[in-house]
Amino acid sequence: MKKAKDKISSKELGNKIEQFANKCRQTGLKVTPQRIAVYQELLKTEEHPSAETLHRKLRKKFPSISLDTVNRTLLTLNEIGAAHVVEGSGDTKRYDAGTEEHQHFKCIKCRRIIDFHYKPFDEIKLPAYIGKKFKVLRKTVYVEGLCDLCK
Amino acid sequence: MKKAKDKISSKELGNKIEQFANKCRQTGLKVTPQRIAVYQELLKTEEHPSAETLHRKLRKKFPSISLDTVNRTLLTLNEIGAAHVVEGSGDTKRYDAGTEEHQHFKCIKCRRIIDFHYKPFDEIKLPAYIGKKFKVLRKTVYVEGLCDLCK
DNA sequence: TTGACAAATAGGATTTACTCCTATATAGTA
DNA sequence: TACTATATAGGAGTAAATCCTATTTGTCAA
Repeated sequence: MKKAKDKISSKELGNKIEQFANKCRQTGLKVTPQRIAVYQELLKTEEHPSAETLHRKLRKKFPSISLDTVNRTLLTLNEIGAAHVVEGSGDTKRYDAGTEEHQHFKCIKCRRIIDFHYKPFDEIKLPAYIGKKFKVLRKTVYVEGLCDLCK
Repeated sequence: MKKAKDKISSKELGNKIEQFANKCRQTGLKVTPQRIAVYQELLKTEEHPSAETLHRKLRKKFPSISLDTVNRTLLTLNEIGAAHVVEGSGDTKRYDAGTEEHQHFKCIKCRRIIDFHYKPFDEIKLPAYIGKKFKVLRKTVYVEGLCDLCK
């Protein structure tokens, strides 16, 4: 069986989770095993899973966890900035633990979302009137097409 | 009653529709009244409607048109490049008649999608390895936050 | 102009992706 | 150890999109 390669070392993982637990406490959110499990699973994967996908994985170690909890937790993570809903055109919500700055390429055929990082894209400057008129929370370069396997 | 301002003049509209009909014929797609109606309605609006919203509007002039047809047609338009699914994070599919080059700002509170145009963003250059590995069909700068009314 | 046929449509059924509801359980706190 | 607000499980409910199929309609060729 093919194993997805881990995104980060187990030491880093531990740190991240500790930071996350602190953030929860600061925000007045309870540190529940479910919350930790969801966050940890999201940190460990590179595949930008949907709530369903994450739920399926989580049930292996945490058989009683409900889909609703996974959904709720992901939305909470999104609110406190511990995760993001990945941008894309239409389709199911896909999530990403907001760790390092990066950009996304999405394959419109197999739906894979692939990270890439191109420094100049971290610093794109918006025209001034945008910042004046709106409160910008996120700006990113989004690329779509056919991946290496599908093209 | 407030009327949405028209995106384009009725002459331009006629041209666009003629071009669209030609594109259909070239592609082997039949030029049906439904198809024309969906395309026309999408051209006329600035609000990046969902299939539901478009369907509601279309029924006023075309009472028998079905939601399924609207959905199917929008996907067809997307395939032949006459429309796009607007990029965004999660949520219902929203459409845009692919006319002029522009970028999108999406309000995460009221869900409004607002066009803006900043020339440098039309010409962002991807790192070479992306183009080598993938077939890029679309690249765009996506901005998210709170709009003038919601912030 | 007409007839044949592939393609498209209407409208309901189904599926999918959530979100809501509520009784129970649990983390944080005193 | 007990209290309380928050979180959870699991099922019900909802919204969006797709599928199914009988019927209709563009298109093309005769």
